[in-house]
Amino acid sequence: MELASVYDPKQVEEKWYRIWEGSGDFHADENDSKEPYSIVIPPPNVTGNLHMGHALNNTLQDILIRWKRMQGYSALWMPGMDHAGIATQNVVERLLKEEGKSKDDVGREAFVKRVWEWKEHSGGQIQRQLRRLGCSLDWQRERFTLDEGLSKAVRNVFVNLYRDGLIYQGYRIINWCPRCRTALSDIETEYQDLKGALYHIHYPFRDASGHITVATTRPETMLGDTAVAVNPDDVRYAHLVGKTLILPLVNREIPIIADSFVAKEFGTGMVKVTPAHDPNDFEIGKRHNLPEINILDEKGYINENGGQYRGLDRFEARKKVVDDLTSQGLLEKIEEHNHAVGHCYRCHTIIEPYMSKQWFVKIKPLADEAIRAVEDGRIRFVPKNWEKTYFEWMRNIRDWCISRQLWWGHRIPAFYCDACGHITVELEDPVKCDECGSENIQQDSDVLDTWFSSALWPFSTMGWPEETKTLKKYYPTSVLVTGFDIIFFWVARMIMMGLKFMKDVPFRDVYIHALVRDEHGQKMSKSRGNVIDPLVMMEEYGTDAFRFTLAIFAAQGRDIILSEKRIEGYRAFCNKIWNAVRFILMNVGNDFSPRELNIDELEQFDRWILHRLNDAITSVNESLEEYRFNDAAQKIYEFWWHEFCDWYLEMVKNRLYGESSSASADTARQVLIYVLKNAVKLLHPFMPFISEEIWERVKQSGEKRLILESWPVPDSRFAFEKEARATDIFKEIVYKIRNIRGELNIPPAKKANVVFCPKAEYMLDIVKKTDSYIKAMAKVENIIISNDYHPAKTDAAAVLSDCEIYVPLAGLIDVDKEKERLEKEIEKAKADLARIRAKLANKNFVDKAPAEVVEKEQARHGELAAVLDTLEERYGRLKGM
RNA sequence: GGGCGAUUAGCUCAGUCGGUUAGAGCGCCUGCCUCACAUGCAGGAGGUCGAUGGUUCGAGUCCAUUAUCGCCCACCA
Repeated sequence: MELASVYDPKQVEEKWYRIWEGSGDFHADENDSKEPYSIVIPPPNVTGNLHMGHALNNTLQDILIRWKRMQGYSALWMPGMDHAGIATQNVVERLLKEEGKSKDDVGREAFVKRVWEWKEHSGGQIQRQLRRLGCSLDWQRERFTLDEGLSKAVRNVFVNLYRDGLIYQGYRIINWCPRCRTALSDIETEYQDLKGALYHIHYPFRDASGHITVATTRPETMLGDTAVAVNPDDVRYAHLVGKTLILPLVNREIPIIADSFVAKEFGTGMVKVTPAHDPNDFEIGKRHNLPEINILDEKGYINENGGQYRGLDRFEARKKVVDDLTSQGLLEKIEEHNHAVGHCYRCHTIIEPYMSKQWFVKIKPLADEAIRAVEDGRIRFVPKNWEKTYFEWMRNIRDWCISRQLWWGHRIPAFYCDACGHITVELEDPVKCDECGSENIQQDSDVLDTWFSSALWPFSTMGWPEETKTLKKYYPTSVLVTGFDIIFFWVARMIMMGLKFMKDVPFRDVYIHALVRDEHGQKMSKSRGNVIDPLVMMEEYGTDAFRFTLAIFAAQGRDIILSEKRIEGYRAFCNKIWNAVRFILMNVGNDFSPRELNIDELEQFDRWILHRLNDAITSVNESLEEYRFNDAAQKIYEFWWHEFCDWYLEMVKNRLYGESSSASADTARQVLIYVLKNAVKLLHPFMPFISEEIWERVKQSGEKRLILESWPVPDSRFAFEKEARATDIFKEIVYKIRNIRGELNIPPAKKANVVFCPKAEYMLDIVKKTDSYIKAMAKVENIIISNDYHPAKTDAAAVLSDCEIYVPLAGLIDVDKEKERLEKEIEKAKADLARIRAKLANKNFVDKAPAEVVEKEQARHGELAAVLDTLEERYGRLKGM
């Protein structure tokens, strides 16, 4: 039973996690009869390391799961990882590079094998880190987006969408990363404002009658120009439409056309049109039947269509084009120009709009249903304002480019026939063409966007397309907990896919929490020097303190700047709890046996703390129901420290240190243990380790591990309003006396005498009943209760409604200090009184405010006036001294 | 160009349905190693809630305007 006086997390955390996991405490059983509660983890990348964002995200989920598990739900938290196509491929490519090889050197098959090897050995560190964080994930069910079952789900979804005409192949402009050499979807392109230039270039007329001027930010693309466009309403240029220009450097004849896309105000009002390298120009080209000339290869070098520039990198080409134009006198000017430039979200290379054949999901029909699901409340966003963001995107959504020119991922299950060109898409790999029967068929070499498989996560992890018991019991999941940064990438797509394939939403609630920017975070952390590594924090302060800090921070807006000081503060909280337990165990003794509490045996302070415990339970439940993690954590902190420790443990010392075999002491021990056990339960979802360790020491035989124990329920027998109010007055009395002691610098060793002049029966009652506690807690020697007392000038005084308190301090009192103290109190009382008077003098207030509010103010006025009178009387006596 | 958010104590942040005296942690000041805890105890200082106007008996809270900062989205070359 001996406990160290300082709590050491290292000794308990690893131990308990091992026990929980080893005992199957995290496992949810689809065969049980309990109500389901389920969450799927946002699968971290297999390349990932636990950063602050993960820590927050998973702490919150663990709090919910542990809470619901204790409430008796069949609580499933599904673990797993994402294969993270581009990110992972990049990691292994980098490794190869260190060996002086490229992926093309080793070939596709060997490369993919290599990635799997990497995954087995170096990947998935985050699983260990999630264990370190205490996450009660059902590891037996762990999934990986590329494992067999999930691949089957992906195949099934692809085939069905294809058959429904919702997946198609198209030749169009997409976002191309020349470094990753793959297409990206629109949302995988991150725009950054860059300082660029607007180049004004002369394009001469064929008939040598002069030139026009176009403005462009990417001069090298002129190699692919096939027209120049003006706005049809632009009177300046109307007469030029239809004329022919000679494209400089290339000497191609191109027409001047009119298209309403062109903005008259911008640049010169004339736009060079490059259909193969700009999405807008592509559209213009379609409208005017312009040729599409692709001038780049997949690495971003100029191709054979670029004539003399062939083989140059796109940026070298830009330089050379500009130089050549300059030397030919065709460059009018270069203006500074800031514009948003797309970058690859994985390698941050500048994206090139690029023509290519890709696979797309026709998204509108899926999006419409997904919009409805949120509109009609089948899915609820918390906080609600995120719904607006969701709608905004969904209503303007464009088809989703799902093919990637990568090797790591789900291979697209489309087979091309060499003979007839037909595409065969089947659930199983076909051996011959559907159309002509030819056996010369080749599978598409591309893989699917990583987010395609994560879109299926809520049901693919549960065994879909099989009709499993797991699906039946746990789908739809109860809540999705995530950051707002992946609402488009992931949340929206899960909703669409869930509705399409499960005919039901994937989750009821979407809780969007604050965002902690990660290691790349130039945006926030690094530049401000605020990078905090969660693993270092757990090592330094313990996981429980760290988790508690995250929970209490969870209310704030978008960015979290975690202060280490704060974590340190909650480590102190752990220690406080630990020592409270030490105190209780020391005093309860080894032969203690708990029993039912009997209402009649409960004394005032017992009733008070039990009443407060009821409040705490109710409040924590209400807060968690609404995902107000910070309020719940705050309440727990308050209750433990400022109610249980600060007051109840102190109150109870009189009884424990007195006649230890008395009935009163026995009751105190029973209440201590009762409250402790419930308070530890409340703590568990937030601080799983220390709470389990404490529980181990207070639980009875027959009681389970805390993680599996029952969640506290408020006990209606403990609704002790009257005792709670009386205790508040008691606390105020103690506080007033301590205030006198503190302000007048009366040393703790110096015990004082106190005289009470209670002006009402209830007050007399309280003072009488609690006098021994007042003595102990305010360090008072003797208490005199008398209404005939005539205070001496050298008495310090405190006044509360219906009671005056005097502390005779002959010889000790510092008159100036006491005057100062009284002045302060008088000033405050006066200010309050003035405010209330003004209110009550306002006829409108008295007439219109609810009677209840008015009465309150009137009562308060009466009390304050009496208090002020007494204070001023005291002050007047002192004045002469 | 649209949309969203923030602005409250020295610092980092809470503040629900508008209702007595606006809270916490850290930091600061004073006094305490009191037999659970100095990672502690007791007491204290510190805020005209970004600005202006409005609604209301009453505004940190609701509305409008505005300033500063931040984020997301967007095809003006």
